[in-house]
Amino acid sequence: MHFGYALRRAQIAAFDAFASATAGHPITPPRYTALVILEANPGISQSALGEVLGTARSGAMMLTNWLVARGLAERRHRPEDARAWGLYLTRRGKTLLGTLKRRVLDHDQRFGAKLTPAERREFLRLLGKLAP
Amino acid sequence: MHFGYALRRAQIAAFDAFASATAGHPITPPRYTALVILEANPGISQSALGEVLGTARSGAMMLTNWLVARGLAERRHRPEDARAWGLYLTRRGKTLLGTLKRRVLDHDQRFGAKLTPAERREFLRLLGKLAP
DNA sequence: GCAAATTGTAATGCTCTATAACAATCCGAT
DNA sequence: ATCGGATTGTTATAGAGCATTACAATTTGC
Repeated sequence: MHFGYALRRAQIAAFDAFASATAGHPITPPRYTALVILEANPGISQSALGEVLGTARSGAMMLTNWLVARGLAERRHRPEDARAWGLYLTRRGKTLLGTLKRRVLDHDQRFGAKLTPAERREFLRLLGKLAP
Repeated sequence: MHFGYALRRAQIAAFDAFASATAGHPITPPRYTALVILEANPGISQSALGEVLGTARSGAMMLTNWLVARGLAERRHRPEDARAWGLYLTRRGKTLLGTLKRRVLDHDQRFGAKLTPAERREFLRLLGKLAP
């Protein structure tokens, strides 16, 4: 049995859990991750966001456009650097993220409930060794 | 820590191993999987191939077109059903798959070498519980 | 003060995939 | 035996996602 294959199967199952958690909202994993990053790093620039997400600047811009168009995030001028925007979650974005986080965490725990608590700890430890 | 997140990170690392193994060949995971399926199921139809791959019929056809254009697979008429083709690996396809399987398996084992043999067994067992 | 680097933006193209429509063929109920 | 429905392959089309490139505005370093 290949690790790559087994991992892919497990990730597909985990993605299904994510899709169930975000049903009704057009939220994809990158968009969800962007919301989490904006919450944890208020005022982050688009370039920095793209770097964290592992995508190009243009991709970060399209992602930001999407969030801004739906009123989930906003761009604010930064006094110390007129080139870069500072990105912030709006109240609506914070509210949506709060809801989604609860639902995603809930589905994630349900997904992990196929393992015993000891197995969960061990599994996460082994994942940490594989992808440091 | 979310399972989905940790799994995604590990799968990215495993994908890197796959990319190293197939460097120099324009082989993607779906194409590799298609070759494996064709080897194990000679004469399979395009629809069945698409179903196993979890993609639509049109996707299976473009995938098959790609394999046929490179001489890795061929379509043969089936006497019992004039609608469907039977798909087969060519000699060249079998040779390439043999080479790739060795290299992919080698890189997969190197990827798994970050764990001890006991950890490997345990990890695959837990993956099996998560994605039955 | 000026060259180089950084940031955001826009335009373009590529890849992958899904969807819908169509013809040919097979299947099953009558 | 026949006719309606299902299946298969095919084509065309569209859309999402992403990278690449080029450009203007701005900052930074020498």
